[in-house]
Amino acid sequence: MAGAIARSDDVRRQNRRLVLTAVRRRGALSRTDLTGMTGLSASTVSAIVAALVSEGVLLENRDSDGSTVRRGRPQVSLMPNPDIAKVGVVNLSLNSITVALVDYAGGTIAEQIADLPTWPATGRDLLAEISAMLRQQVQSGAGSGGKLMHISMSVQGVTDAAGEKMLWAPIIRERNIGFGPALTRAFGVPVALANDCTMLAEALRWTDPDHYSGDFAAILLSYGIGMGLYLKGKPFSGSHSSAAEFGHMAHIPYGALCRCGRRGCIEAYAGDYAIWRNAMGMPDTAPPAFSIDAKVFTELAEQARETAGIEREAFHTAGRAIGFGLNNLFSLIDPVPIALVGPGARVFDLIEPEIRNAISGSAGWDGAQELAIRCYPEEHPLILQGCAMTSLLHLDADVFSGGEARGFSQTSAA
Amino acid sequence: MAGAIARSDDVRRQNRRLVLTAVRRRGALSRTDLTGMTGLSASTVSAIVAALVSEGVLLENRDSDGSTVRRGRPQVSLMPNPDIAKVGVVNLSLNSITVALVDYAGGTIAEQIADLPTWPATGRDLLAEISAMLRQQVQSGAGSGGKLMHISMSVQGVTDAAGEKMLWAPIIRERNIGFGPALTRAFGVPVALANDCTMLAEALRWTDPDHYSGDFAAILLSYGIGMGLYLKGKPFSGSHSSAAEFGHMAHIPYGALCRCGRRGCIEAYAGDYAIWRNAMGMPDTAPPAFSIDAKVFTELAEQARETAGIEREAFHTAGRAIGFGLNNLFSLIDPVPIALVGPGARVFDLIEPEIRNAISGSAGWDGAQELAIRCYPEEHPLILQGCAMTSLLHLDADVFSGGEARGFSQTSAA
DNA sequence: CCTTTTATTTCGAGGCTCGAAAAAAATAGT
DNA sequence: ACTATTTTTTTCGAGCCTCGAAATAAAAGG
Repeated sequence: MAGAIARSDDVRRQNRRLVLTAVRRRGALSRTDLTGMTGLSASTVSAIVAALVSEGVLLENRDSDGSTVRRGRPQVSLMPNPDIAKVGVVNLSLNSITVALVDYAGGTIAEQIADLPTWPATGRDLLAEISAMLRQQVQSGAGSGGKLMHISMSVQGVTDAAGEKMLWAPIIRERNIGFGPALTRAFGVPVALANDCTMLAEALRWTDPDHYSGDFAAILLSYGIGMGLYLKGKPFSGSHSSAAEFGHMAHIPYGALCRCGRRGCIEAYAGDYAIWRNAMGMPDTAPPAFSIDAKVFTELAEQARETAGIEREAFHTAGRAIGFGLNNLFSLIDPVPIALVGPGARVFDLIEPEIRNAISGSAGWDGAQELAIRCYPEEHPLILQGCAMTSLLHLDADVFSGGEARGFSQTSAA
Repeated sequence: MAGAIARSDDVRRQNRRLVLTAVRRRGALSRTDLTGMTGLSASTVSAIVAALVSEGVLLENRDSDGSTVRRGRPQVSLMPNPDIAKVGVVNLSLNSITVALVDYAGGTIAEQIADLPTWPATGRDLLAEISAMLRQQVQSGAGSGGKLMHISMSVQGVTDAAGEKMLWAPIIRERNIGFGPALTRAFGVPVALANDCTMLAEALRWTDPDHYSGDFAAILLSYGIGMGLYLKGKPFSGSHSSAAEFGHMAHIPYGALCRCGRRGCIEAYAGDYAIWRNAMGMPDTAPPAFSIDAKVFTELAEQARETAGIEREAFHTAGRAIGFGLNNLFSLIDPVPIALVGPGARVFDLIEPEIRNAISGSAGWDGAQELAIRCYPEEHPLILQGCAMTSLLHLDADVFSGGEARGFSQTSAA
């Protein structure tokens, strides 16, 4: 409740942030564009841009493309200086580590994937691998200039609210792995650790801000079932863990056995292993298979599309579980745009009817609200993009806006 | 994404807000106290307080109580000036309207309850009654000085996100009643309409900020089952409706008949009518009774406490439904402090075991987190207090802090 | 080469916070 | 009674920041 006091330089910080955000979003902008876009006066924009350019954060592009055959003094377009900083991007998913290096302008300098079995690995193993990959990319010197200033890492698992530790993940035996502090020690830069679905949401908001703004959810239907939630334009996380464990809401009390050990979770009906288990006619208390081959899954879907049968029924069961989950979600938030991402999005035709069926009648109290569901089959590029944007926006908002992020908004609570 | 630009006077606004909030929370404070409490410099506090006093928002109390037998210039204590403004408080629940008038210092000037059957009433009827009551209180002239400047109204029903309309309520047949705009027209002041559970949460946060800060939920177990949710220190509402319809999450797919017309809702197992229905041995598809007499409910509870039997079982069923609902809530947010309010809190002993049983094992991923549940049998005073605080804090933060609330925090989204 | 047009910078004016110094208002001591 | 001491509050100048108006810069048109 103490709240943050405001000082003169907070004003400057906020307005610098505005300018930086605008330039990142819309690319080449002149000072005049910025004046109109931010609402700041021309003199203020001039002062702020002058500072940013002299600090090397923004770059002036004097000889703009000839398209401007207008009278008068030509505009000087501004853009983020790619060489002022670099950010590291790390994604950890089932049996796969991806590491990339991105410059301040958003360009990918290097990207590398390593396959290794995650389940038997220790946190130390993974950290060694990640550090080696990233260090090599940093030292290769490509995209020279610009120190590494931030790392965003996403994991297929539950992280703590502080963005430091991975509390639990279905892909590895070890728990409570402190990726954040370890990478900070290794590279001497701040690290943001988050659930991969949060990064999905971040990427969607970046690529389609018209559709995904304010409140929306990205649901990853893949090895597990996760959700990234944006509320009031901000990524949502619980008070202790990254939470938003959509896949582990209770669908059927004391129902099917889930990989998490509990019973009746949505994932125990809609996860790939659950669909496979049902399609094979196994009892839903059969221990979950560790991993379902992509080809097997695709064949299952084709079978389900061709003939009515146990396979099709398995997909319907999955759809129903997801639908009821959305129903519960909407009981708390409201219908919001939903993005389905990953392999599950490729079988949307098989699950959509039951999803809509389960939702019908629950869509809020003010009547007709059509539920917007969009599908994105490829989760990987989105996750990486989300990580990159997380880091870059952090640099924009909390570093290059000036000093430590004292933030303009009131602190939430004591 | 446009974001709000910051100007010099935003700094002033924010710091005035800080001062006002501190004085409201801690009562008699001197300028020196404020200096320490807000972190502002003595000179700034002096300037801000001088302005607030000259505007009549704060009152100086020169002759403080003799307890201060200290050396040096005595402190002058400051407090909200009760006569600078008044706020109206309205609560609409089943067959009952409460209207109160509160001064700027938080003192109740008048309070009145009207009993009338709400189900057959129209929105127009209710508005007429409310307006008459409030108008009479305003005109009675008690607590003279200070115009009516804001009205907070809470309803036992679903409201829209804008705080204007009541979309649906179990207590009245009519839908989409625009209480907000109607009262604004009648009294010429802004009106905030909200779900009563949100007001519960607001009141709890006010009375026990140490326990209820950041994230927490207040669940009203009464005629229906509602929830008021605070996330990151701010009241949460959906994007369209007030949402947080805890009672209408799906507990058992296609299960018991709920008053809302759907099936399997938590309320259909844990609402008073549901408990009664189960205790009577009626099928759970029997149409919900409109209203359960408080005495009947109490006797049911006593019976359940005395002997094992169908009554006790009914309460256990209710506990299980609530537990699973909390479970789902925690899947999304995390375990947070929970307040149980209303008649249901009086039978907490009967439902607690099943609640805890349903929750066990779901409490997050980082192990032992004891779930804090506190009970508050009386919902009514809390609701009214929540309304009053909502209005008063609005005046503090958005009116007396200076000009229109341009707000310091970044706007959330486009 | 001068005029028009458009973009950017420069230059007070006015707000705000802050630290230091001054003023105010009480008690303690002689 | 009068001065010294202590604590609170106000006053004042310095240093930021934004803004509007005027000045300057840099192009195309005639």
